[in-house]
Amino acid sequence: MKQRAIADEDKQARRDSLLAAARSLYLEDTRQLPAVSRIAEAAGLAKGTVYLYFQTKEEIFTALLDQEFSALLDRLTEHFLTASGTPWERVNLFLEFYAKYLQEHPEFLRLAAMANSVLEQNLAQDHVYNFKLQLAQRLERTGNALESALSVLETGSGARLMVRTYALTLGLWQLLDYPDAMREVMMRPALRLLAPDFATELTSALKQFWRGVLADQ
Amino acid sequence: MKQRAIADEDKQARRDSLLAAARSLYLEDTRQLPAVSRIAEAAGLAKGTVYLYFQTKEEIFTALLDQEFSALLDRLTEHFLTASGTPWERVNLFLEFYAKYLQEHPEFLRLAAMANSVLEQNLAQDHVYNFKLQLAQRLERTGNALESALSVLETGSGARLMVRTYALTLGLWQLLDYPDAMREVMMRPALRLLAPDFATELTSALKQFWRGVLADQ
Amino acid sequence: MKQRAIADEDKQARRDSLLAAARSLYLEDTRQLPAVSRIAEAAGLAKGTVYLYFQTKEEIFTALLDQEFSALLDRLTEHFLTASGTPWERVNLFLEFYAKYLQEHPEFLRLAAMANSVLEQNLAQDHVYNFKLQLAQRLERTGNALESALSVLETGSGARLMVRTYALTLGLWQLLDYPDAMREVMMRPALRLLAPDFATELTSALKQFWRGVLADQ
Amino acid sequence: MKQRAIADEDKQARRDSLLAAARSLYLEDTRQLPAVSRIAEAAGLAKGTVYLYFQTKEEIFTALLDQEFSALLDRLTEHFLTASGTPWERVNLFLEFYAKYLQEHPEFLRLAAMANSVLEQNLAQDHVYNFKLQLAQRLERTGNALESALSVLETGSGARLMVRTYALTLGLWQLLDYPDAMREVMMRPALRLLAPDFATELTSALKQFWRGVLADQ
DNA sequence: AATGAATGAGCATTCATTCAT
DNA sequence: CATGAATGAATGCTCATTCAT
Repeated sequence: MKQRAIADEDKQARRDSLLAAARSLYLEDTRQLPAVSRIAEAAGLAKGTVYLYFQTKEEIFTALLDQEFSALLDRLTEHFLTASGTPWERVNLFLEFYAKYLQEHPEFLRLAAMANSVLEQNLAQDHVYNFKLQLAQRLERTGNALESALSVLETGSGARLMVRTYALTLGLWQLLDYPDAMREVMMRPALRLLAPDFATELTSALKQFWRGVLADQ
Repeated sequence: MKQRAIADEDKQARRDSLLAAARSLYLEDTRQLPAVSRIAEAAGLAKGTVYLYFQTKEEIFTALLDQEFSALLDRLTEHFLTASGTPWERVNLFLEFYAKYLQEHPEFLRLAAMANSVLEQNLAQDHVYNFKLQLAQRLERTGNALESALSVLETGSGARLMVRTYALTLGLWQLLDYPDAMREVMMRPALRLLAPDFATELTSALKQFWRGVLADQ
Repeated sequence: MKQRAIADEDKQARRDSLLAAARSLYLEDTRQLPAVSRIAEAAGLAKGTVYLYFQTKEEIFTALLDQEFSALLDRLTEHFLTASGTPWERVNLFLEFYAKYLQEHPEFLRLAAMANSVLEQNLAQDHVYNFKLQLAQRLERTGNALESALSVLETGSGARLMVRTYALTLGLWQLLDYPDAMREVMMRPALRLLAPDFATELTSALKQFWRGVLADQ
Repeated sequence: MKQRAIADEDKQARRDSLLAAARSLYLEDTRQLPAVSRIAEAAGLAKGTVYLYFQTKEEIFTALLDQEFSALLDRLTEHFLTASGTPWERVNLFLEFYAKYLQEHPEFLRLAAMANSVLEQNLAQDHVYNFKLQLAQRLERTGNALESALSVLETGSGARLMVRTYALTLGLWQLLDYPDAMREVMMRPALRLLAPDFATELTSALKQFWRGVLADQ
């Protein structure tokens, strides 16, 4: 890396390396946001430098969330553009694609699960607004693609279905996830209900939901 | 209140007054758990006394969550015992009852939403196990009642449906809830997708889900 | 010292030892207030303990100033009670006593000189009010004693004369004082005007002022 | 302003614009020196550029003080050159002129009051020496003019009288000044002693002092 | 049982100054 | 000359928990 990031692309690279460091440290221990000093250190920069790229520590993590949501929703939008078959077949393809994405990006939900706590903390209203605006716009776009893909949905309902699909995903994750250190305890038979295989459970739940959605139309 | 709680019932009263204080303070500002000193003060006790009744601050809040889940699930179980009509009618009655409960207990979801952050923090494995065990058992019980009530469900699937129903509820809440201070910002049309009326949205989503569930059988 | 200060007198002792530590560290280097951690350490206490006795760091130093002003003004009040001779003789005795006090308490002005910067910083209005109220009341008391001692002053003018006397003292100190490290530089003849012997200069200036005061009556 | 200040006069212009920015920002809030970045920004320059014109931040403010003292003392010197009447009449004219100057330049004392804290901080000995030297020389010059004007003063006592006059002024200012936010509190009757009208109090005090001075001769 | 005094780890943020460009 | 990216020292305060009384 250059000593000083002067060109815009170099600045973006610096910013990205901070985000990468933050992500990696957070995933090491999701119980709390890593200290800014550790993020800086991991990125090979000084603590003060972090504040040249982000206003507050929390902004780092909303930027991270933004990346995550963007990546997922863009992929889903692309996916919808190439869908074919009967509506139910297309839904199945979508859910498979979605589940596969989550499986291949196991960090997605671990990061997404922090959204609520972060968004309530130390962030200017405007910043939260912008974050939510981005998310809403991406959901609308993906929702539109979904409507086109399925053709049987009411106009305007696509985005709402995306919200509900994601809500079910997030809720299940929060209920079923547990720290690594609890693995042994969670294996006890009495907790079977709260520790099934997440991917299986998610797919099954989403299929039920979407069956209901299609039945609705 | 007595000076010293010697009898078991006096102890329980002390414990309850601490829980009530903690609940009330937390609901004043859900951005973070209130300080132990404030809880003690609100309960009219000394700081050290709190630790005679709870091992850590987090235990206070898991106890609170326990109360909440217990109250909700017991009510649902009761409800199922008196259900009648076709399965779909019974589901509708259940969802109405459920939505009404949440509306009449607006603190439920605000408290429930902290479960994840609290359960990951500063609690002995055993304690978490016991908390989850309680929850699982209550869900099983309610799930069984649900199975009886609907009669069309596969044996053993009731509890899982309760989990999914609650997951969808929790996920929607997390996505759609926002601090009071953000109210104005959330009203802007561009955020309409992320700020619908929660009760309406929840009911609609759950109906879709349950339509799918019944179609599955 | 006891391990825990439970009795009021033990608490007062703790408080005093913190004040003593703060005073001593400040006098070591008057360029800035010492860090709270250093004060605690010097007093043999933990950092957090400081905050059991003072709300903010600045409060420590207003308490110190309070002690200083109290000591000086009480001594002056006492002094006035025993004055005798013609008014001008009594003024001379007073000024000698005052100058001697300042000479014997070389830390007084070094501490007093920080008043302004401290009072503007991080203190609740109420706290500043109370500090100023104390000071005003002590000045009134001393002013009254002064009026009695001189007998030629207009009623009510004593306190104002104390204020002006102290103002001249403080102003001279600020103009003429310099850090130890500057001693050599300050000896250069070109700076003679700004580096006379402080006590001599002060006495001379105050005599002029008081000659004018008596001439006024 | 030119892009680059190459000619000396352009450099001086840059320097002056920095001083103007610093003055204006400091007067906005006298509780602390403004940040260098803000000064640079207000002057329309980059942060680093500041350090081409001043070695340290404190130098900016000593330069400002230099300007202030220079302006005041030059005006006083001029004034003395045109004095007429009896000595006491001339003193009265001088004090009126002085008080009027301070009233018309309300920023003077707010700036002057920072001298002590700034001069103790982060400045090379040489720099402090030069600053004090300037001040001493100006005081001597003004003192000489004063001696000529009054004709009854001992040779060499003029500058000392200027020092004492300024000391009384500064001391009173420090005792009686308070931040705007304290205005309401300072109006309470119990603080009347510490919050009289400054100009009135100053004039009265200086008249007493100068009456003593003339009586001395 | 109850108290509350004592502890001390933990951390975001600011900002004067430097120096590569 | 001018810029502005990078640095990193410096610190007040909170608060869960302990334990002497």
